[in-house]
Parts: sequence; C-alpha cells; structure tokens
Amino acid sequence: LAWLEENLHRAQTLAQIARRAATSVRSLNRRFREQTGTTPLQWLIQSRVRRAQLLLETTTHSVESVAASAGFGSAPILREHFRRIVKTTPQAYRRAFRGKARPRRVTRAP
DNA sequence: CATACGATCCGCCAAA
DNA sequence: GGTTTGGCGGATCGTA
Repeated sequence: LAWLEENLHRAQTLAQIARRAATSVRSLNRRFREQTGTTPLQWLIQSRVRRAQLLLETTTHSVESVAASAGFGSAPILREHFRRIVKTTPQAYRRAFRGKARPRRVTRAP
C-alpha cells in the first residue's frame, strides 16, 4: 500500500502490482479486499482523487496538470471521479477552498 | 452522448 | 481434513 501510495502518478496494471507484491492477480484482489474492504482499482482511484484535492489546494496548476500529476489519464477522467467522490468540480473545490480563511500553509482539506 | 475494447473482479474449484 | 492458492469464465468497469 505504501508503495502504491508513492507511485500513484504512474499508471500501473494489476499484473505489475501483483508482480511487485510477489503474488498472482487473483490473490492480490482477494487479499486487498480482506485487508482494505475495497478493490485495488477503487483504492487507487480514491487515492488519486485525494491527491488531486491536495494539489488543487496547494498549487495553481491547471486541472489538466493536476489530473496528470495525480495519475489520471485525462482531465475529463479526473472530473468524472472527482465529481462522484467529492461531490463538486475541481475548479469549484479550489475556489471554495481558497475562499475559506486563507491560511498560508495548509496540508489538509477541511 | 454512443461506441468499443482492454482491464478488473469474484465465484467456482482443482491443486497444492 | 482444514486452509490457501491461482487459473478460468464472463459480467462489469474504466478509458480512449
């Protein structure tokens, strides 16, 4: 999990991940669900959205750029997942975040 | 929005 | 004899 967390930006297939974890894709899926209650891909997507939030909060990079940095293949795909999970658009999220008492250094969303 | 295709996921089950 | 493993089939999902 730590390794995945550090490599969110790289696109990776389950086969690669399983290989790294020294198991099969089948066992990876099984253990992942036992351990985290979700699937590898869903976990990855959630982590990527979380990272996108962080980038929106702490940088002024374009949504395109944030999408790429967070590991999404395109901005539309970031928007799709962002909307589903955070319940807003990336732009709106950034604006709302900046609007609230603007601390100079913030590392977590409210 | 619709289409398309490779990737993912999980029950089943034989084989460790 | 109970538990874990991993390939297969195929419905579903994610991405282009």
